[in-house]
Amino acid sequence: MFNPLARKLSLACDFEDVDRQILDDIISQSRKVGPREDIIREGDLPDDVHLVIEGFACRYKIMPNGNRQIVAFLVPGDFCDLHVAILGEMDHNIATLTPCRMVEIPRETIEELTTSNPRITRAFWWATLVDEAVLREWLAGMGQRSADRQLAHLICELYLRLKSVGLVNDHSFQMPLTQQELGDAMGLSIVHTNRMMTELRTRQFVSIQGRQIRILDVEGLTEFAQFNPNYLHLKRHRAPDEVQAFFGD
Amino acid sequence: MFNPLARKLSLACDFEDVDRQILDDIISQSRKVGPREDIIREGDLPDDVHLVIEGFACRYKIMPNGNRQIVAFLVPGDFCDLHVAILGEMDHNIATLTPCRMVEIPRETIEELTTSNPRITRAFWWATLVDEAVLREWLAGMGQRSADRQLAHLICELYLRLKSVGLVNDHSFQMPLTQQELGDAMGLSIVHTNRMMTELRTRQFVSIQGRQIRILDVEGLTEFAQFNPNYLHLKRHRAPDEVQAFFGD
DNA sequence: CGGAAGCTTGAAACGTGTCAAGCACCGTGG
DNA sequence: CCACGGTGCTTGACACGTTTCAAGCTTCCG
Repeated sequence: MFNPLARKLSLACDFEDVDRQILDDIISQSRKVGPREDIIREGDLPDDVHLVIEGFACRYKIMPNGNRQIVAFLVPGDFCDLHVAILGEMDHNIATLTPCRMVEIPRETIEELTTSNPRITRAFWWATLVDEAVLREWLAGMGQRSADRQLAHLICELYLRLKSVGLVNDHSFQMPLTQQELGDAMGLSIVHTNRMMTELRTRQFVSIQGRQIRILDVEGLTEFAQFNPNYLHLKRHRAPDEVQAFFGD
Repeated sequence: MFNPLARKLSLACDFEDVDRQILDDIISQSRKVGPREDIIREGDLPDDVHLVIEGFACRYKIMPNGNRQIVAFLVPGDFCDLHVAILGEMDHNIATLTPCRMVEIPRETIEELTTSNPRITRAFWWATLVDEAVLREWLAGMGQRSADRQLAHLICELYLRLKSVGLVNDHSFQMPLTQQELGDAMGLSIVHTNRMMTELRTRQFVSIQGRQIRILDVEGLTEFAQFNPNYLHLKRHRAPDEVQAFFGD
């Protein structure tokens, strides 16, 4: 069984067989959700915790002028709202972008787990803290990187995150995001996003066929994007010269 | 004793006397740190957890071109690195901006606490999740708000966060940040930051004497900034029409 | 009193947004 | 089978917000 959750969390923790069984049980019952459907809205107090198994979703905020800012992409293995119970209300929305398969985990299941299994508890918190680290990196990028580098950086990030759950083959992966959605994530207009995408293709960093993107020049793209994967915390205690090792297939 | 930590966390949890005693013990031993000193650097694995008791600090990243992006302001009651143990290395830096008083809590103390006291554990995680919510709001603002609104929004946020630890008097508080530092937080040049600040004063939203800022028109500033305090999670289950109640002194 | 740090202002350059139009692709229905 | 409409992509021209460069000013403190 394809279990992106277990695969992702294995990066943070050394699980035992019991743990893997628990993680397999969690994802055993999933439901299909169509594209562009809201899963959770601002102000909600969801009863279940949602987990993406297949497809792309996002966190977003709607501004008073109607603009949308995407503040996170959610890919297979990512939780949507693991710890909202602690905060109370949702302060943002979550929606699918593509058709998705999602798991709904009753809050009680999570609570039982976190009182009984310290390894899984730690892994869940690790995932939450990585989400926060990604936000910091996006913030830094939005403040300091030019539009072309920002787009390159986003592609590098998706590449590694999808690779860590086994969804990359030969430097190529599904990136089913419209340019509108990419722009909403970077705070750029769709027109400018298009020009930046064209630039990355012209420079031969990437090629695109349909919704599939292939990274033609990993080293070039990484350098251009000023991409340092340390913030993804995919391995513990990384040395700078190990960076390249990540990108091998 | 002035305990900004206990004051802030009280917003999230109903503490008992034992808990308050623990929180008082934690901050009993603090040390002075000068302005503009690095506390923790990217790549570090800190042994202690740091907590701000007095003064302003920040999280920041340095970009390859030498630019700095501030990704969070840390004010009294804020933890610097509560959960880095779970992630491994620091992926950003932390530095004081003004002279500060800080507490260094041995990691073991935190670990003991989180295995023995569920209320304080919950409160600590609440603080971490609020940090994440603030990041999302900053990201949305940087992507979608004009420079003047962004600055107004930041002032509203600092106003409420400082108010929640008792550091606001009569709509007036210490904001000892240079325009360079404000600009680094918003991704704006110092020149433009200056112009936006001038604009807010011209519009009679705020007045500034030295490092003290006074909000002259709370309602006007809030509306101009498109500020909705829900993301700070200062109270549980807020209704939209309670927003204004926050701003009364 | 002098120097450093921070604040303020002007003018020009540049990156990104906006508006507008046309193209390519794809699934649907006649 | 083709016409059609919708959605997403592409390109051009111009407007606008923000940056950069440069200079002068104010405040504070040794």
